[in-house]
Amino acid sequence: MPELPEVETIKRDIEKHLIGHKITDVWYDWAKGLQPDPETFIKQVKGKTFKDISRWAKLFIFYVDSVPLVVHLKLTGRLLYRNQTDPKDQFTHVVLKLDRGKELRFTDLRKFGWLRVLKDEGGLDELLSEFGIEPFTSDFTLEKFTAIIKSKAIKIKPLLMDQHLIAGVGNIYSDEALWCAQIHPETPANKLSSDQVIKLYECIQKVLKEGIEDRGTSVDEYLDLFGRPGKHESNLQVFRKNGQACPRCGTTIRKIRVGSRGTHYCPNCQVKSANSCNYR
DNA sequence: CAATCAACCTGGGTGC
DNA sequence: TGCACCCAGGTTGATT
Repeated sequence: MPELPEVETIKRDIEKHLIGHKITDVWYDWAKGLQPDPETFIKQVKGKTFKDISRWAKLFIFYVDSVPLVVHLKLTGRLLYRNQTDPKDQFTHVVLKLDRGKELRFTDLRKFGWLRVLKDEGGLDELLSEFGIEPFTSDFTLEKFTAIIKSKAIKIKPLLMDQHLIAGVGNIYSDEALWCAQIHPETPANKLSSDQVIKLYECIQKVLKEGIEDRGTSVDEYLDLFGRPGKHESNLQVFRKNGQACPRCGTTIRKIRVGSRGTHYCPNCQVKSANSCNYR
């Protein structure tokens, strides 16, 4: 499942390899994936050139000439940079044929992802205004983070995953950040101590940074632009480690459901009130 | 405002 | 072997 580190990894590969390519043709077999509709999409991108790429939360923002093109991979989407002669990839639903014999394939087992052309800059501003503070920007200050946490009575894990509040954190990295900060995932956000908020603020950036350094986490479907898995799975501390020993204290990691999401935590290190487990 | 749940999808796993 | 069922989780939207 691509979250911020996975999207960032692909974005950096795109910067190096895809920019400058011209889109010569578009193939698709799944109309709902091309927005607002396939006809508009093709008309807007065909014959144009990839000029720029950025990332916001889990979104890719391309510019094909001056047209903003936004891509969301959701749970099982991939962007693959291939030679036109390469063997077919399973679950390919959109192909942007490029010059110099290359193509960009969008594959998606579950067809949740999408590619969308926007009318103009205004459309992009409107889309991005929906998102909360973005880690690794100057917007992500301890003050703003604290204000968000203190204003909500919801459980801390769903808060971290709410894109309208914090942008880019999903199921994997929220579990990892809460383990790092030794906070129980069901703690009401506004009940966290100031020390816990600071710790969590640091841990979010730490786990995302480590994820990027490892080129992402390949549990399930994630692969990079060249179809290679990330290396961060071996550095996960709790995610999908239920039944195994907590790397910090040895207690068996437990899996529960929080807000209908599978959630992994250490019942000894991560307690709802002040905890007794010494860090490292 | 917070919590829950269905919907969007389909492969993989389990149990009978 | 076949079949019914459940699970995975990003996001939206409806309902309690």
